[in-house]
Amino acid sequence: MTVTKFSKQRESIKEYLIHTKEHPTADMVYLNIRQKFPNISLGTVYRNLNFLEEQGEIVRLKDGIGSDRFDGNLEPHYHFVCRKCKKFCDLEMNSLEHINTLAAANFHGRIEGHTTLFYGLCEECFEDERKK
Amino acid sequence: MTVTKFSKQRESIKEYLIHTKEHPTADMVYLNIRQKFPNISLGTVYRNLNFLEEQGEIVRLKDGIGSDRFDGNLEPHYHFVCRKCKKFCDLEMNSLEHINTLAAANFHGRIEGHTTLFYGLCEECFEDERKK
DNA sequence: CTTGACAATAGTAATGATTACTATTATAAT
DNA sequence: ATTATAATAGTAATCATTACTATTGTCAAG
Repeated sequence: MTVTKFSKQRESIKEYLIHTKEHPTADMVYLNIRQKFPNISLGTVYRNLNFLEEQGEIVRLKDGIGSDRFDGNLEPHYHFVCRKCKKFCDLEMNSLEHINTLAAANFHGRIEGHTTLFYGLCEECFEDERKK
Repeated sequence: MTVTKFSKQRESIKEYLIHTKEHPTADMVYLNIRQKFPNISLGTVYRNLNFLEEQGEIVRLKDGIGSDRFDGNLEPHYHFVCRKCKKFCDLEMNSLEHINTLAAANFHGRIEGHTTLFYGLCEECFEDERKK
């Protein structure tokens, strides 16, 4: 069993993810942390994002388009991506735990969870659409 | 408006996707079609998969791990991926249309749909787990 | 049945996201 | 202070996918 040693880069990444609400990609994390650690390597960012995810300290999200996104908010919640401007944001809604039961009904293994991403038009793009 | 011309490569890809149940990746499609067209290019496979998806003749699926997968089954249905052996398969369950309404409740844009992927242990991996 | 326009292809180069590698630096226990 | 080794910076490599280009295939018109 290997010991985890402290690193200020990792602390900084964790800190950033806990406070931001922008669901950054690895590259966005890199650009942000570079303000404080101009020499940080993109590899270091990726390694730490993977590490923190394994430790359950952050969550990895898929936006279904490009890069993975990361979230320091561990409260289970759902996300939305705009099909037009690609904006990615939280949704205020209750848990959908019950759909696991629906999925398990005719399934012979074990359903442990699900990932769901909602899509459509964000408020701004929806307005733009109406104006036309 | 450009005219779509017939191509036997494209017909073969469509044919394959309609009949298989293995939710193949682009590379799996490539390997399969090569049996019939040994000179087909991987670029041709990708171009046609994108084209057929645009035409709504096939569906693109994300398994959340590696490559995209493709399905010739246009009936809306849900999928499952095993976290251990990575097997990807269909689930027999009803539509979850109602969760769009739940998501839209406190949202100010327009929810048009959702993508959901269930995960857990497939039948085989679940059995293996119990034996230990 | 030719011919000609141009869609589609094969083959290869390029891109973007991510991971792997390696020599150096930082951490923390003794 | 010394030392073992985890973590880093910087760079190379990988993987999935897209872009590019010269050649071939399709098909409508003469």
